[in-house]
Amino acid sequence: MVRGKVQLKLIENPVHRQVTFCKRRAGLLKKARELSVLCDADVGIMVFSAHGKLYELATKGTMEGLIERYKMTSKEAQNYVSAAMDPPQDSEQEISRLKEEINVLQKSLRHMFGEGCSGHEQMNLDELYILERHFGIWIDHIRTKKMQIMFQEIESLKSKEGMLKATNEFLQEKIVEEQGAYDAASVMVQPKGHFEMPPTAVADHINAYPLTVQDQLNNFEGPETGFSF
Amino acid sequence: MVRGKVQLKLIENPVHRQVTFCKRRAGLLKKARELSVLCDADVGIMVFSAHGKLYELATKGTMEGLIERYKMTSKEAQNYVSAAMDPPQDSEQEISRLKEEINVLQKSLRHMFGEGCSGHEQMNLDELYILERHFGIWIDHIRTKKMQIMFQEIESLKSKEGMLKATNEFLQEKIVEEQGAYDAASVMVQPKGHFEMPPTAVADHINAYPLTVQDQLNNFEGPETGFSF
DNA sequence: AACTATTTATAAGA
DNA sequence: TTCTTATAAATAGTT
Repeated sequence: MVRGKVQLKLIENPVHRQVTFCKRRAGLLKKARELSVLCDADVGIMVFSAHGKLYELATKGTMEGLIERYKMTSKEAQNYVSAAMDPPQDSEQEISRLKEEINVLQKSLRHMFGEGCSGHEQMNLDELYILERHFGIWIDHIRTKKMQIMFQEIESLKSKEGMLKATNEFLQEKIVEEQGAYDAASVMVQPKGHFEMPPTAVADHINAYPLTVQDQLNNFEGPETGFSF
Repeated sequence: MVRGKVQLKLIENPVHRQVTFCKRRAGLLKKARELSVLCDADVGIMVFSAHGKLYELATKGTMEGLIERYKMTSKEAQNYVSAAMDPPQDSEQEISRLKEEINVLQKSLRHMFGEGCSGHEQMNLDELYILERHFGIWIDHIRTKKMQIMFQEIESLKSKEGMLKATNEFLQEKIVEEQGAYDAASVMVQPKGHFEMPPTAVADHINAYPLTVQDQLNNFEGPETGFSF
């Protein structure tokens, strides 16, 4: 019997987990069928068990049909590959090249799903070149993302610096006023600017050269960061 | 309040139907997320409302990734790309389709890698560094594998060369003998070495500097890969 | 959107 | 696995 609210985390006991998987999977598919009938909706469900076994449901037509419809409906996914390959050379050659590329990617995807990090025993030299090039592309993506994050960080710091400067000026003026009052009552006036912050090289650099992400990609690499990009 | 068992048929009242659609759709997706967490399963759901609007859920990676996995799992690792597309239709269309396929595969692979570090969309800087290092390791693996293949090729060529040289020497001696017999029967002796192979620069290089895989890793990578690391 | 009477799903035990 | 059953969760109709 149910003894309390179900904890939303992985069920540790493998037997319990397997039983629950069967029951809840059946429940999920039942709910999907009900939704489909009651509300005239079309539902496709794919469930991959932890060990990779596939369970599926398509309330209308086939799963392939729903997948096609999905791709039609959610037409995002623009070709960044095509951007890198502008010159449309020989079509036949291009097609066979792309097919080879797909083969390699499918193969490596299969390997990774199956075996993790050491599944390239059967690949030949050409395939390895293609794979290496793709990894390079991914690394570029990662680096771009890192630069975006750092750029945001820099913007944030600049903003904070501005606020701190403003606060500082305000305090400085206040102190000067007080000193003025004191000095008027006694002898001397302190020189203005005594409490002004020394300009930071970094801040000035940022203000002088507002950088794009790409600029930073090119310029910010250096030993002072401890990282290379 | 629920007044009796729900009839498993289309809800006639459009307002009721719409409300029920929203509620049950939310319930379905919740159940799917729970199944995913509790039982370590990966679930993808597509729901098309009666008017064609799409609602989706992918508990791991992207829907595209799950679709790819679905295709691989259900189609027994067959290459549906080359098999299903024998009639070469419109080239432009074909190329664009293949590029889209590559995009999807790349996306899947990227997500797979991401899961190694953290399964979420927004990765932080530390995770990105780890991911980048991961890719670097992979590229090293790939290069090592390439080097191994090339090294084997070289070894094979060296072996063949040795055999050819031996054969050559044998033939040469035989000819010299025959010539000697002929010359003895007639007038002159041909100078020795006439049939000796000219030494190949490549072979001598190989013999003079037997390369380790690591040596080759350092020496054989070049601009032909299009990437620097 | 919030409420609540019921139905439905399901966790644990048998 | 399947059945049972106590209990949690979902939800249909209402406000």
